[in-house]
Amino acid sequence: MSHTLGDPAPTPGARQAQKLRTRQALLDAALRLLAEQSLSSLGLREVTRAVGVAPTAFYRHFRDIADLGVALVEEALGSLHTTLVATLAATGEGDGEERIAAAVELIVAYVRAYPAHARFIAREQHGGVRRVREAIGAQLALFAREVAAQFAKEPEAVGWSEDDLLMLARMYVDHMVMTASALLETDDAGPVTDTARRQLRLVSLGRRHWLDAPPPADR
Amino acid sequence: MSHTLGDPAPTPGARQAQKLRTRQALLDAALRLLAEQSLSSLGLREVTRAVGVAPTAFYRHFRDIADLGVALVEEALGSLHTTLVATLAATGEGDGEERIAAAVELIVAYVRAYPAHARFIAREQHGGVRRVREAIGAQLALFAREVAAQFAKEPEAVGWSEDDLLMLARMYVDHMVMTASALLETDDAGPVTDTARRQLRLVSLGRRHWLDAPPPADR
DNA sequence: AAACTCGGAGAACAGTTGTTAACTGCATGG
DNA sequence: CCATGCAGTTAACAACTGTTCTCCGAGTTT
Repeated sequence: MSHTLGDPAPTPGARQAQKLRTRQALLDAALRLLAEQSLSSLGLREVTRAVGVAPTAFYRHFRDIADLGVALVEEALGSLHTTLVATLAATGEGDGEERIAAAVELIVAYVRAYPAHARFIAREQHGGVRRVREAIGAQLALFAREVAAQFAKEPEAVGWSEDDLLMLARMYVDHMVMTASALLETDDAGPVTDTARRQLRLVSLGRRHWLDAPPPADR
Repeated sequence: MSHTLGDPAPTPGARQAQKLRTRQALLDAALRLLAEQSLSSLGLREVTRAVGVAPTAFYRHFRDIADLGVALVEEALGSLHTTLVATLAATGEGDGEERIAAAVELIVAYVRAYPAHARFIAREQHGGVRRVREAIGAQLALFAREVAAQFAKEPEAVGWSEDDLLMLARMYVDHMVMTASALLETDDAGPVTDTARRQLRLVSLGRRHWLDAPPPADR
């Protein structure tokens, strides 16, 4: 306790560390409170009370509740982002059943590991706080672009327009969020994952036959 | 006016008519206020103030805000339900491009006609008020069952299990809600409807080739 | 060792909230 | 035609909200 060596943050010190700790405590408390309400009804005092700090301390970390919400979006989708990219690369080139299983397992594992984060994203994606909605929308759009970029590298993508690839990717991303929400509402994950897999199979099947018939006259 | 027989509302009542008028005013005001917040942050006094009625008058119509929310679900999805059934029957047996166009047009028209209702459903589907979430979930499940029942009547459905038909129907219903939400966030409906059509085309394509290959080992 | 930063506390503010109780007046049913 | 029912009002309640201003004390810098 008394030695001065081996601080993870060299110069900045113990001061900033404590600030980050309370900031994280605020985020955690907010996330916990959001299990049973929406962000737009979450009170600043409610959060600080749960942490055990004075209401005014909130302003040292966030301008308002919407600001805290945006931070939560980054926390929730940041971790998912890395694992998503990893899974994408790991199952790369793989097209069929194994990739579907991996995709569904990714989202099942995420919901099981971070249910509060998953609930927050599903809830606030269409929620009442504009800035948070936009932050989530931007992140999911980024996800879709990355999935589309991965698809573009695969042999199945020859003949596909960039726009169609993005459309396909958005389908996967949106389905991911839907599945997460469905998982949160049930206590038996079995049927939900089963349905999710079959739906992905359906889309994958449509993907394989996308170029069979010409586009419908216009375009 | 004077006979005592079988009226669903026995008393014709100018009295009850006025009650329904204020009840509707409460629903309308709530829906308007929900454009920029979630139901869980909507205040009882806020609603009554917007209508121009005393706060306590609220209790004559609803037990609490959640109760009003459930009523809004019925109002929003009741009207959609009838037009959905009508469209389903009208485009019955039709499978391809024309049905896709009709489905997308249905949801575009609905969002344009009742944007506040559409926003409410999209927002509260995963929102912070349990009872409302459940009401929406039940309604959408009903929609899915009806779509599945229609599919079952069509020649393309031979060889499909009931479960797979429901899975397909849920895909369409969920996509409907997603499209509605996307339409609400943009001011140029063009690209959104275009993407929605292509996504439906993809699913429809997958549907046509569903029975090409056998299910993946299990089942 | 003194000067300075700055995360947090404390108190006070004007408003707001949901809910209760008792009341009023009018349409209704006997 | 009178008595009842009941939609809506008024008043009051304790509790809560976001935000401001002032202050403290410990970490940091010089």
